[in-house]
This record gives sequence, C-alpha cells and structure tokens, in this order.
Amino acid sequence: MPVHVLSEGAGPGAQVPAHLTRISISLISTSIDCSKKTVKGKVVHKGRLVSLADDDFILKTVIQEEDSQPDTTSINVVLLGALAKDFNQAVNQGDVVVAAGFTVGKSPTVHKDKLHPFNLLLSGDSACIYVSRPPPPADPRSPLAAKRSSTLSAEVSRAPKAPKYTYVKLGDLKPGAVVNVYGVVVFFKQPFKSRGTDFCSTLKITDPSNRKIGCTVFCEKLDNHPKIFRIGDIIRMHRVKTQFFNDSITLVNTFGFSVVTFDGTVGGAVEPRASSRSFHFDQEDRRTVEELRSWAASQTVLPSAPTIPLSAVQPKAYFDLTCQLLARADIDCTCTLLRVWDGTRCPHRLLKVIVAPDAIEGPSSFSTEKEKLIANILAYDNHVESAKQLKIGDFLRIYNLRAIPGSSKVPGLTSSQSDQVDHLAFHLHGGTAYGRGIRVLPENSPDVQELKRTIEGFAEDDELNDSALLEIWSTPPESPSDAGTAESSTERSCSHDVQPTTLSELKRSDPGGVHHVRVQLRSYEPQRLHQALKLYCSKCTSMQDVPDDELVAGLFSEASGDSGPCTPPAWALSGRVNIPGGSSGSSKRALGVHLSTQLMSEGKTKELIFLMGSTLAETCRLASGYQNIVPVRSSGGQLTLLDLSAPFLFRGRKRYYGCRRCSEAALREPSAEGVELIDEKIVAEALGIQLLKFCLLMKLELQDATDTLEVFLWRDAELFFSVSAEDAAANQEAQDRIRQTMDFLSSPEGSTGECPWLDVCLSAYRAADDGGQNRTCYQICHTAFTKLPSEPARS
DNA sequence: TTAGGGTTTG
Repeated sequence: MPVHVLSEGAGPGAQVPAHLTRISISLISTSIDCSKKTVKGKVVHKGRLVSLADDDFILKTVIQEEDSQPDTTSINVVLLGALAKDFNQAVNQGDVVVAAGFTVGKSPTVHKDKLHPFNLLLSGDSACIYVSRPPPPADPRSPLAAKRSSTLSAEVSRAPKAPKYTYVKLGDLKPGAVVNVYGVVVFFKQPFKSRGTDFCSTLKITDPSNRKIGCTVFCEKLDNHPKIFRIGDIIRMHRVKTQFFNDSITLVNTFGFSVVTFDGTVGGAVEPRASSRSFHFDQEDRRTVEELRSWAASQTVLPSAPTIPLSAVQPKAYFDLTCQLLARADIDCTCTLLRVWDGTRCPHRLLKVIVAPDAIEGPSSFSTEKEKLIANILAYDNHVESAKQLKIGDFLRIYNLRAIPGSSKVPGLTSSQSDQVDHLAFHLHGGTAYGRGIRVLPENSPDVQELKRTIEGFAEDDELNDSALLEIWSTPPESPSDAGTAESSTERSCSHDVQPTTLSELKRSDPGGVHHVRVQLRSYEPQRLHQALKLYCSKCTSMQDVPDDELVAGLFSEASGDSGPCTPPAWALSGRVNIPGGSSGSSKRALGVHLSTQLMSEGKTKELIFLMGSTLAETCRLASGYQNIVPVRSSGGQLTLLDLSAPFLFRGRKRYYGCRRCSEAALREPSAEGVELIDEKIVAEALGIQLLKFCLLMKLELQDATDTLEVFLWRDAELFFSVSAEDAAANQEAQDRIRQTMDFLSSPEGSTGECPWLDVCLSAYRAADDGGQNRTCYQICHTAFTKLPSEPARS
C-alpha cells in the first residue's frame, strides 16, 4: 500500500478504497474502532517537519471539518515516519485531506489549544493520506491553471518503502531525545491503573552495554502495553523519549510509540508480540532478537525467572506460577479465591478454602483425583479487580505468588474452618511490588503449550470433568456370560504393556490405570442414537444435549417477531434475498440479509451472509446456496446474534453452536484477508464465540464370563466408529454407520449364536456422581471397531 | 497527568 496517494480533480473521495467509511471528526474517540474509518478535513495549520532520528520524522497538523463549527471539529493530526516527510512536501495549508489507517489518542494539548479532546496518530504501513486541492480556475488557458494541473494531474504516489529504523544502544542514550531501542527485560510490572487516566507499565531493560534503563509506558488501553510474560523477554520500543530522573536516564513513551516483544529463549521461534495494529518487522529485527537472546543467555547477572510447577513449590518461597483457572469465588471485597491447576501435584498439604457452591464461578467440585492437583490462591486488594476480568479456562501466569506454611486465617470464614495448621496457602499480596500481578497467557505461547501437554497427560488416566458424564445417566444391574476365543470385532491401538484381565479381576483392582479386557456388548444407551450426540466445550469442559429442531425453530420464530427498525453495523451492506419455494405452491418471500462490505469487495459475496427474519426451515433451504449463514435478529434497534441456544452458523447441512458460558458473542465483521476458506472457526473467532465441539457419548454394558461392567464411550468414540461426531450430526451415512455397528455388536453372530467378542482398552478413573459420592468409572479408549456385517475385516 | 521497582500483611 502506498504511503500516501495525492491526486487532483474528482475530489478526495475518488481514490479512497470503498471499504473505508467516513466518520465525522466530532465522533472521534478512543472507544470507536477506527480501523476502517476515514476522516476528511481542510488543513488549517501545518506544523514544521521535525527530525526524530535518521530517517524518522514527526509533523503535526490541524484539520477542520468543512461546513461545521470550528470549536468542535478541528482535530490535531500527528504524522510519523516517511508519511510525515511526504506530507510536508506534498500538502499545503488549505488542502482538503482524507486520513485513513489512523489510531486515536488523547490530545495532550486540549487545555491549551481548546481543540478536539482526541488526536489522530498516523504511523506505520496502514496509515495513509489522500489529498486534493480546490479546483483550478475555470479558464483552462490560464497559465497558472495549466501549470497546476500539469504538476498535479500525475498521481503522486510512493512505492511502499520500508521505514528504516535505527536503534540506540542503551549505553549511548542522551537526555532530551526521541529514540528507538531494543533491550532485554530484567524487571517488569503488569500494567496497573495510574492516578491519572492511563494504565502504567514500568519495566527495566538492559543490553550488551550493560546499562540498566528504567522505562515507563502510559497508555489508556491495555492492548497497547508491552506484552511481557517473563524476565528475559526481548523488547523493542519505537519513539520513546529520554529524560533524567534520579541521576539516570529513563525512557517514557511518546507520540507514535509502538512496542513489540519476543520470547527470550535461545533457539525459540521469533514471534513478534505486537501491541499495535501494524508494525514493522524484518530479517534485521530477527537477527537483533537472536543476538540479544544469545547475549542474555551468557549473562549470569540476569535474574532467572522463578517459574516453577506446583510440584516444586517450597514453603515460604515467592514464585511465578503458570496455570489454568478452573473456578473462582469472591471471599470478600478485598479477597478473591482462584482455583487453579498446572497438572502437577504439590507434595505439601494444601489449604482448603470452604466456599458456598453458589458463590463459585465454574464447577463447584471436581473428582477426588483432580482435587488433589488444585491449588487455592487468595488474591488480595488490587488483584481482586484483575481477577474479575479472568475467564474460567484461561491460562494464567501469576507473578510473585507466596507459599505460606502454617495456620492461615481466611477472611470471611469462621476460624474452625480456616485453622489448618501445616497447610500451604498461596497468597497474591496486594500491590504491584516485585511485579505482583496476574496475566492471561495466549494459547499459542510455548508455556501454555507445555502446560496443556502436562494437563492432558493427567487427563489420560483421570479423564473429563466427570460429573458432566455422570449427570447424564444413573446406574443399572449386572449378570454373567461365557468366555470365548473367537475373532475380535475391534482392535486396540494403544501401546500399554498390560495383560488382558477379566471383568471381575478388574473390579477388584485398585482404582485408576488402564486395563485390557475381552468382552461382549450386553446393552447400550441411548437406544435412540441421535441422543448420543452431545455438544462439548473444551474450555469449560461442560457438555450439553444438542437442541432439538422444535426448540431451535421456536428461537427462530421468536427472533423474527421483533421486526422493529434496526441499524446494521457500519461494515454491513443490506439487501434482500428470495427464499426458494419449498413444496410447490408455497409462497415465495424475501428476507433481509446483511453482507460484509469487505468480503463483497473481495468477490466473496456468497461465502457469508447474515440472515434476518427467517424460519429454521427457510434457513436450511438457503444453506444450500450460501456457504455460511449466520442468523441475526433485531434487538432494541440493533442487529445482534440469536440466543446461543440456536446454531450461530449454518454451513450446508452442518450447524454449529457456541458455549453460552465461554462466548463473548457480538456481531463483528469477519476478516477473511488471506483466508482460503471461510469456515466455522473463522466465523466463531470473529463473533467472539467459543465453538462447541460435537461429540458422541454412550454408555455400554459389557460382559464376560466373570462379570458385567458399565463403561462410557466418549473420548475415543469417533475412533471406535470411524465417524466424526460432526458428520454424525449432519449426514445419514455417518449415522447409519453407527447404527450398523451397534446392531452388529448386539446381535448373535453366525453359527455360534453369541454376540461378537471385542478386545477393548479401558481407562479407569474416579469421579463424583450427582450426590457428590466418588466412584470408579471406566471409559473405552484407543479401540476401533474393525468389522461390519457387509464388509470383510478392516484394519 | 499518571510513575519513577525492591528490603514483601491477610
């Protein structure tokens, strides 16, 4: 994209890309998403071009919306980098310009200049200025007009030029300059609310010059703060100013500030963690990061990050914990309980905190085995507020956590409950000293990936948030049968080194572990196989039934009832679509649709529509012609999504649902830039929906000569049937396959007159039932059905 | 404007 385009004649609107919409200057504020907005105004003041560093410039200008009152509609515009230089050369006072790709900041000069309380910052690749001048005089023979048009009719545009940033070594910093720097983080605090209007990050960095420099970042939005996860991270800051404080140089962010951080591990991926929409990153940056990593690794002076698992916690120690949030409860206004785990078991007895089940957000209890791994953390004072922002299932790093041995009084509880001598309590004390705080780690971070592997390792033997499974069925009877040596209709794919056992032996063995058995199917539930389909949330581990058509049709009909006037979002284009007739003679009708302007401009009109006022049946009919249909409704004059009990997306015959607990659903324009295929994941992400996964859940009663046993078929049900649950939800062929398999397994086979034999791997685990009683549960794992009546053995 | 680490409450 050109840094800027200047053109004469038809007016600035002519070259502005169609997907951008103009916004009035009076509406500019930091709460508006300006990524696809433009602002148009006349240049009423053009400041001097100021050089910040080699090839880096800043220029301030004031533009005024024409035909409106000047006091509310003049706004400061700050241009940075090459754009500032080009603007200086090409734009004159009196020109009308259109600005795009800007961000909005608070104007620090509002009290002085009495202009707009916010300003526009134009920096980076996405920033752009379009300009035109007043039309030339009417007489084309006028020498002046001829001259003007000849110089300006040619489009003045610049090829994209990568800005060349120069970085000052920390040892070379001088006061009173604006600079770009790289450094290794040796101390940091999570952003905290300052006494002013911004959040404040404080950190200290160093580099091979061995100078340690304190830095302060003030930004109103948390997103714009540096994303530092641990000491040793690499940080790059653009446009920070140096100032003297306490006899040393410090750095503070200034106009056009941007920051990118990187993991500091030698050999790790160089993934920029940006805090702005656009940022520059090239091979030279990669080299710099790698050099700083190697240098830092050789420095013993750098404090090592005390991140340790629960299994290694020492009493009295302060440490950082990487964990997953399982549940939360407010103890009182100065203390919040966070229940977390990291998949490892702390060798010390842990403090139990008793909280009323209705005060707990998230599951109120877990299986006995899982409970042993859960740490109760008491977060105090300022951390109560940040704990409120966390979502159950989030991956966290908690900084400067204290493991306190001995008796602890828990606020809000009676002393008899809280007096637990020799139990380890985890406290996150109030304040931000020592970097105390909580940070949500992104799912793609290497630490979270590792944490997930640890948690999954545990889940292998102690599967599921088991109450979800047990809530669905109660317990029935048992009886014996004969053993057999016939061919097996299933095959185990696990590599467990265990000897096959009988069901009666298995029932006598210790709880937990894996078992191999040779069994027959005695009965199964549900008999109506569509009831085996469930929706599972991998974030909060809840499971629910798939809503039936009657319920969904009701939601559609209720949604179409609100036919009041409704404002579509600015990015949407509205139109009508004809519903293809169903049975012959049914009347055709047209329904309201909204399309993404962005997708239309990319020629992807049919790939995603937002459909309003349709019935369930009509939506299904339209789904044959459009790849993705998102049903929407009018609510309070706004266009919104339907209740999440209904599918949020129709893709052909498939319907997708979102988790009501974990989604933060809102109607937003999906970004399909560079996306080959718009699928459920893209749509769910854009709409803030936590996608529910279809799964199959059955309870089987198995038997051998010695006993019977109830087991679940869940985690590996898709492997067992060689069918995806998603397909089973949408197509008859997949459903038939499950039906045929179950029929085959439960009917007498050939001359032997007995049911087929199955070699099965069973995983045993403890789980709490409805009454809170713990019992051992079994689940079929790593086992696939290999033979259908109509076909020879499959492998 | 704001903060400017830190000798760690429950």
